[in-house]
Amino acid sequence: MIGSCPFVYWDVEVEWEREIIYYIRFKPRKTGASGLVPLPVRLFLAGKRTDIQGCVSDVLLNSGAYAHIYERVVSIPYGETASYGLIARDLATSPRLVGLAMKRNPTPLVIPCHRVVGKNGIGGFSPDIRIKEELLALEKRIKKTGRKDE
DNA sequence: CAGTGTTCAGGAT
DNA sequence: ATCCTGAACACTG
Repeated sequence: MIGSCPFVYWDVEVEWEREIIYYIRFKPRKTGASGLVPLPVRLFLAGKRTDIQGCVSDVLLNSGAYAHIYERVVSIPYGETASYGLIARDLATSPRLVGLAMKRNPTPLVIPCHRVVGKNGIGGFSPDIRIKEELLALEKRIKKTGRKDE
């Protein structure tokens, strides 16, 4: 199945099968059509603290050179962050490879690459750094109050 | 080989 | 304090 729903200035396009999400990408808003994505994604983007990690595809976690990196990133709790360098040290790899793995991440949100930041600075995010800023701000807000506003 | 969503040390302003 | 470099990192196309 494939569908999309809006988030701030973008459309979030999701590709999934049963409970598992295989692909997510952000595109400039065009349609504005909503609702055609799995419920956890809708809730998450609406600012609800939900277990979106349950939708992760296990082939990403079990195969390929980035598997252990993705596995580590999935374990970062809601509202918290870890640096490229910290993750690299944990896994005995290099910070640049962590960055590369994040750039190639097929399922942002599910594998929360927005929670991986630079040691001093936010780091990168494609296609638009503002997406990362919005997501981090959102999680920070919810983490504190448990609600979307205030 | 060049390139990557980094990080660190060293040195100059 | 900030602003350059340059190099090492592990892996990919």
